[in-house]
Amino acid sequence: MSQHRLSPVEKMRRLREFLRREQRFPSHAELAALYGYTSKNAAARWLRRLEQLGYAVRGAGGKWRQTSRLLGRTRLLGAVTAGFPSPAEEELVDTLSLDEYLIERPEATFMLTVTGDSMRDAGILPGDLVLVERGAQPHRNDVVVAQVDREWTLKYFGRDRQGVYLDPANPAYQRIRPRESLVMGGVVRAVVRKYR
Amino acid sequence: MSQHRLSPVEKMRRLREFLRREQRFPSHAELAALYGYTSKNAAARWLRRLEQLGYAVRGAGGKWRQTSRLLGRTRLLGAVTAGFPSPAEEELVDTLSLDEYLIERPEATFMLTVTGDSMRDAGILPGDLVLVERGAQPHRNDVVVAQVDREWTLKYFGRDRQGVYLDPANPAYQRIRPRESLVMGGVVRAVVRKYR
DNA sequence: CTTGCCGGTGTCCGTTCGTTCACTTATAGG
DNA sequence: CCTATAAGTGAACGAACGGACACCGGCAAG
Repeated sequence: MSQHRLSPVEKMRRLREFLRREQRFPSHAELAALYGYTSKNAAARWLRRLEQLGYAVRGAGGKWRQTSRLLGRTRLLGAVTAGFPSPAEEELVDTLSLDEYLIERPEATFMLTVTGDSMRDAGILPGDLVLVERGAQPHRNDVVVAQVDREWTLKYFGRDRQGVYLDPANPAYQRIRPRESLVMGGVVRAVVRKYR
Repeated sequence: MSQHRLSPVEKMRRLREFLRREQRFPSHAELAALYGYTSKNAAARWLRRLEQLGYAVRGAGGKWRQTSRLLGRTRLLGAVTAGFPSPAEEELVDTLSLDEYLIERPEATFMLTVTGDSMRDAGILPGDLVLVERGAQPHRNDVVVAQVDREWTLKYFGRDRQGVYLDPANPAYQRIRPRESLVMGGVVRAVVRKYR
């Protein structure tokens, strides 16, 4: 029987395509079909290679699972000044999942839509989304979501001898020193803005 | 035999936990174990319910796949002013995958790190990440990545009788009118900033 | 009280799964 | 050219899988 060889790059491309389409790992048989193999064994060997290379791991029950290097939706590049990669390079670049990158504690993280421009100079504009982690201890200059006088706002967090204060990032607003108790909603871990 | 009932909320919680941990859909047997059932059939019935409710769909080969309502890593909330939900509400709120939300064409999307402050007033700061879609047609006031005089920059895109121009979002910089050809890297679809 | 339905149990069956083994073919190095 | 190694073939195996079936308990409506 004649054999069939695919370049590693092409194999990765087809696997990524499958993962994006089906959002699950292919079975041995499916992977074989994907690569044009007639034997499941060849697919199984390729999986073991992927494991060695850190592109796949085994979860509970010994089932395969992709790593974010493989599944991530975007290719990670350097600075703008570096320019763009050639098509040949592209396939080899690692990918990244924004979810995994931005969210460390999914069970405690919420998304809020920003209203108001009090954090304008910090690059947080009305309509932006902020990822807020609840229950985290805020540090100086963290952006926090806090309730002051029954209203929720975004501010820089600070603390000095007189106690806690909240700073806006916009000269049109002033520092706030909460008189009574300060209700802390959480710490802003990331800002996301989508155009269009 | 005594029967076993779990609230729908608890079922969803356990399923989400499994998905986060294993990044795949449980088999009927695994789902039964997760819910304390002794029969696979009860699990299969629950899956059909999930399908009706739009939390799961079937992919190629009839295999189950989660929707982003189920898998997404963050809970989606309203404006900051709306406050925070009570723990009871939280379990019922839809979740969102940032990857799916931000990236429409994964195969054409790249991530770049921003250097320079020429887009400061647009809330794009040094160190931010921008998601760039290659090959898209830019419209007026889109933020684009372009090569001017051998250097890559982020600018607002514009066009008038004299041709194409690029505007910064910072009074310290000036409008650029490319003399020769303009190399367009892509259109910025989203901005992401991670703290810490 | 009776009836119907929903949601669980228990069992079964044909298919697919992952894994292993012996064998064969392609490729690169000496 | 010969040889070692990597990679694909083909067949076999038990285990797990999805799906189907009959059955039954709890509960609410009539």
